[in-house]
Amino acid sequence: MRISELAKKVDMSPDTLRYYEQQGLLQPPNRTAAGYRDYTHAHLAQLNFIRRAKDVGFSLQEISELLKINFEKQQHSCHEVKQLTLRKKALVAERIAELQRFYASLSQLAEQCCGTELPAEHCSILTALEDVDGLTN
Amino acid sequence: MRISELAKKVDMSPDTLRYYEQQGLLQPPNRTAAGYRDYTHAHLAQLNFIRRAKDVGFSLQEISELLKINFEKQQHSCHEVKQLTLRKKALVAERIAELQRFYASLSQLAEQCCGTELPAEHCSILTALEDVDGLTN
DNA sequence: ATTGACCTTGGAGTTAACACTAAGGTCTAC
DNA sequence: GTAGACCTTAGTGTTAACTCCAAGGTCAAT
Repeated sequence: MRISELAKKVDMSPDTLRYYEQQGLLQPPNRTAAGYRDYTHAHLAQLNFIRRAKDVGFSLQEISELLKINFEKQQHSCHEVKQLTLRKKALVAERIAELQRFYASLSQLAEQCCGTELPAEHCSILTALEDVDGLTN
Repeated sequence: MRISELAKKVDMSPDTLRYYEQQGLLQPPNRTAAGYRDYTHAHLAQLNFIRRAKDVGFSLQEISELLKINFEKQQHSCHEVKQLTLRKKALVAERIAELQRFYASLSQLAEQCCGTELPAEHCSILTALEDVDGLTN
């Protein structure tokens, strides 16, 4: 299978596949006589693994670890995999909490603002950002 | 006020202040005879504005727009400021939703995994990432 | 034999928000 | 007058995950 064929199957660009290979996420395929990459079904499976892991929120770094574990399953434990997943979950939770604080502050700002076409001279949003006590934390 | 003094007051690094100036977020201050930046109280106020806007989740880009509006308040309307805020709020909401999808998937994966020290040969997380029907979407 | 679609590599560019470095000038205190 | 803490600029490095480009080789069809 040539690179663009595989790329189409997984809805990625050929550039991305070469990038993954360079990053050690995708096994280097055999080459044809002309030097073209020749992919197999195993590469398709690996890319699907990567795509699903991405869909779940793992970074390429983390996916790399998962792939390594998956490659040598007997050397690693379920515990290890679960820990990786739980750590990621905790990170995601933190980020969500931070964004929710942003969201609450933005809501508060927007609510207080009249939003009319009047000049922004006394706009409550701007004064909130200017004043020391403008925002409730 | 010298740069490190101001930096300390707003808990940023001198590098950051120079960066903000270069990015047009901070008014270039007067210079002393020796070429040192000489900040005023107005700069302190501006940096506090920036810091509060950051705390609310605005990017430097967005803060730059807010500062411009704030600088020429009569040329802009409350509506404009509120729209900026609402657009940001919508972006934050989108990102939160995405992360919540990640969170749900990760929770599901972690729950299904035994997490023991047994070899990961049949780890439910790995199989979920491998198999087509491993994840509930 | 030539067109056009593919493939190769290496390297640069993108975005955000700084951090760090080098090489040098200045200021203050002892 | 000198040590040490400060300041200056310009430029490079960082992280993530690609994306784009140039210059060239290959392949199938006409």
